[in-house]
Amino acid sequence: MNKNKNGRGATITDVARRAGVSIKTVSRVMNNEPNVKDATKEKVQKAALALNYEPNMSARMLAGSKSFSIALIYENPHEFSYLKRVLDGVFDACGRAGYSLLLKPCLYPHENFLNEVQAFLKQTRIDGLILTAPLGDDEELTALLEDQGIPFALIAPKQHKAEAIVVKCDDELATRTMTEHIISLGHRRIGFIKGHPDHAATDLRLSGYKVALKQHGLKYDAKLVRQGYFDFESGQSTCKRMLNLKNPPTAIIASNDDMAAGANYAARELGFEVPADVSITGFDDTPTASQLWPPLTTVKQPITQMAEFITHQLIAAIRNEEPAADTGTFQCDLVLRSSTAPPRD
Amino acid sequence: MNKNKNGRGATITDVARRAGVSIKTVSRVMNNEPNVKDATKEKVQKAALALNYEPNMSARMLAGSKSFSIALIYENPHEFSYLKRVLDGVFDACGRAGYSLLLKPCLYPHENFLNEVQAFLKQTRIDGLILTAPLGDDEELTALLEDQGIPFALIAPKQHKAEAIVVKCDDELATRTMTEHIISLGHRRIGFIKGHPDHAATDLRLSGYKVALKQHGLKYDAKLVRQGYFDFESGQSTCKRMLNLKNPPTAIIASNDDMAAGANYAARELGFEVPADVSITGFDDTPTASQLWPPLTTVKQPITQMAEFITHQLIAAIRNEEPAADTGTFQCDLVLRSSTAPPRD
DNA sequence: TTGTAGGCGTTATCAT
DNA sequence: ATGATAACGCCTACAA
Repeated sequence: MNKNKNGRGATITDVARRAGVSIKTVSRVMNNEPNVKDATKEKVQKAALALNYEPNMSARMLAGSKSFSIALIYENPHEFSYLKRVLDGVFDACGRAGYSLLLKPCLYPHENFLNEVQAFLKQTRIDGLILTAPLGDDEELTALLEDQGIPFALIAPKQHKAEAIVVKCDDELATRTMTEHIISLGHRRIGFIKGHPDHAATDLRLSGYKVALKQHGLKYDAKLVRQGYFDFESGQSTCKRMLNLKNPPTAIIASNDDMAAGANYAARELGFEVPADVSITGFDDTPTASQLWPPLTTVKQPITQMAEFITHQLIAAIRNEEPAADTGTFQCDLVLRSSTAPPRD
Repeated sequence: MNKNKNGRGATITDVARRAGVSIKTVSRVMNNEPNVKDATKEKVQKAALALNYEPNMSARMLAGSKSFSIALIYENPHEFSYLKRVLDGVFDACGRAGYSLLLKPCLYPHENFLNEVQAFLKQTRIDGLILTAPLGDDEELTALLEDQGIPFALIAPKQHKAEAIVVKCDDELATRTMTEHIISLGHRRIGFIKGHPDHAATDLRLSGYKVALKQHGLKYDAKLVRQGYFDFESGQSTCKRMLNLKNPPTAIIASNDDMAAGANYAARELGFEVPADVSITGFDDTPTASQLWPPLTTVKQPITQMAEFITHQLIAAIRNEEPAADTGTFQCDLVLRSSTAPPRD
């Protein structure tokens, strides 16, 4: 093995000695700085490779006050499948860029939220931050970050400054398309379960539903639109109330899969058959959506891709590279399965 | 604000100056070292608080070569609900001890696995590692860690050295209890879907099933025992094959909830009613288990507690504290829901 | 019980 | 284009 004096890995000094240059030159090469002769660069790289040299993060951080790590802050959810797909994308982008990822689950809203984040920032001294919905809309938080000069990126915020790093998908279009699909099957009384009021997606999806109704000459009926919270239980209870109406809907569009699963469960409890008596649709295409009986018609967001994209953007910003001119808006796809069918009559 | 020369947080020097002592004394106080007069200690603490001082991790790490962070390595699964509960426990314990957590998802098995881990260790220089099943049984990996002197902890390994830090639950007892419950309902032909062969739980759960059969005078029938892989699809396919037998089982015990969900789906596809025609049980009590129709009878492991426990043990080991004498074996509970009932005949 | 000196492995500054 | 040297903030060893 290539052990040396300190018993651990090789240091910049070892590489410098081996390459016959000064440590500063090694540093330059490692950081891709300009003004190094190609020949010198090669010598250094060869030496580094031979010694299996890997820069010491702590030293780097101490001297340069960069940490080469970012964090993802999220509201710790009951259902993790959305976040899992976010993580897949973020890890991927981080790995490629040589960044580490720290996770920071939070209770939100919570009186101590801001303090916790502040302590976290101080402890870890990360270079940047990704805020998942609805944290990206917390103005105290974003103000704090701006104040401290910490770059951050937002996943699906309600609103944001023009220069913010943001990714979202076209929730309105996706829900409009879904609603149109349901209408095209022949449904006329279509229920809608809204998402959590704090999330940007909630209004957008509702709007897509409304637009589709309007375009097809169907009138909006407030009794068929209920407030949910993106969880199973709210899907279950709101669906129950709608199906107990004198004139129940023949289809219910839920703003995500968890609520759709709850709606499906409620329908069963009330003796409704899905989709024969009532069609049900979700949003997200979680694993559960395809494993439920009947499997759910839903909308698939390219969540992993979106997460990868925004992570890439954030790291570029941290490095002061100019951001790719790409737009941060992604399109969704309808996934047609067996929870939808024409109405019985 | 309390900014000082470097524009960032206060340093140990600032605190020392303010408290009228040397930096070493501050260091002692911050690290809870002995031999500090109580009065001095108080002075220092007061100064630190006033300055909102937080030790700089990088400097600490560089000088002391501890990182105050641990990592959790896991095989990136399709279904994340088990891991989510692990994370909840690990984060909790880390937070309390002032440790950060890094996550390292892996492809496993994979030719490049060991190299990736090695690179990760070098990059992050974490103080310890938690290995989820089945990574804890990779002898190359554990050898590597021992060689580098990195403490590690194992969640549900097949086997381990006596001094290893380990947590597991009584899989055999839980499955035996579940099987006995099924027998007590009157079932005599009971199918079993095994888990992934690499996981320790797989053999233990099978063994629990066998023991229960034997104790109740039922003979083991190899046609009723199928190999699964802890995922939905394998539950679905194995269940299909069993229900297509001339003499199908009236109950099927799956080694986890994902496979039980697959079995439930397969039963429906073949026109079997659950639980009227066939009872189905799972293991883990994932969110899906209670949201499926019918909701699944299953086994609840105290996963979060277990994770918290082992994290605590690991951190104690890192600090060279003597480990709590607690045993690392936890008990599980049966959760009775509607996917089980007496057989029709 | 407390303090001083030296070093951890980088990056930054300023020469050359 | 390259190098010497001083930070960075803390800990360890040793002294007092």
